[in-house]
Amino acid sequence: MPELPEVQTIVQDLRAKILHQKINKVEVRLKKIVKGSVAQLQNNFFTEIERRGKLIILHLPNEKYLLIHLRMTGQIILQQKNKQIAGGHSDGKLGDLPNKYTHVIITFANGAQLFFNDQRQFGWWQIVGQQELGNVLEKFGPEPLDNKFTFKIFQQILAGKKGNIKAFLLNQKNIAGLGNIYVDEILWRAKVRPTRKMDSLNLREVKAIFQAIKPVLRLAIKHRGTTFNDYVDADGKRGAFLNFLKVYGRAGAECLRCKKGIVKKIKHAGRGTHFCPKCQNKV
DNA sequence: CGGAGTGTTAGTCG
DNA sequence: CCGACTAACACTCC
Repeated sequence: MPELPEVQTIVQDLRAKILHQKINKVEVRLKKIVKGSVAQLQNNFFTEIERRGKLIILHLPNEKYLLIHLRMTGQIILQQKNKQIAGGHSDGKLGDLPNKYTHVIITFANGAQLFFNDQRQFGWWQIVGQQELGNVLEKFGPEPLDNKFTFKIFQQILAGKKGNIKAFLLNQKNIAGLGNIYVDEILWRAKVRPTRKMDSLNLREVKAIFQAIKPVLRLAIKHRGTTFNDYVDADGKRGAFLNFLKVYGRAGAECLRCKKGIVKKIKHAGRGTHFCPKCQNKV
């Protein structure tokens, strides 16, 4: 369930641990995960690691890039000297690696191993060149945490759109990196109901949505993501990560803001959608 | 057993 | 072209 904050956390951890480390071996245990081949990782190394939306981009020398998308259930777990770092979706039990969901393993010369696990096998790896990277990246909307993502830009992207606000925020072409959980959180914070049509939003509401995006994401990154927990050293803090979610997963519970509404869960924009019927305005 | 689930894309229909 | 919706991907959990 990695969204922007989770992927950001993984990228930061990987950057600190595997940059410039020589790769001894790549083992692809499930072929369909890899588009094309990743053979050229062998004896190679990563020069930089970054994130675009929910996509992880690992730079190789010679303008080649390893792209990794975790989709729904992908995990990246780095093991070295009996410690687990980096992360991905996890239910809290990692156990021994590799396991039956381990589809790719990178072994570094220093003995560290990077495991790519994916229960549902929707995630993927691909090595691309400069031009193909450009093609992939240009499909993404602006990075919400970028300083260039201003209210003015937000208004421009939003202009003329007629769908509902939740679908808009989920669409990676509009803004990169938001997923189901954070969209619900953002709209709760903005007091806007996820079912609202874009053209029904007044200026105050548009502003409130914009102003909710960065704080929600920043807070989540500070907590190292909310949807998985034990991706730091093995004794990670289990459960604490969920405590800061305001609406997601709280169906049937009292709204934490108005204390009057009962959080409702509906299916909307094809996704489970949570909101407070009392304080998230329907029009 | 049925249904839902975090992401994304492709396809259909209006 | 846009938007709304569904299916598909594979598996676990409730």
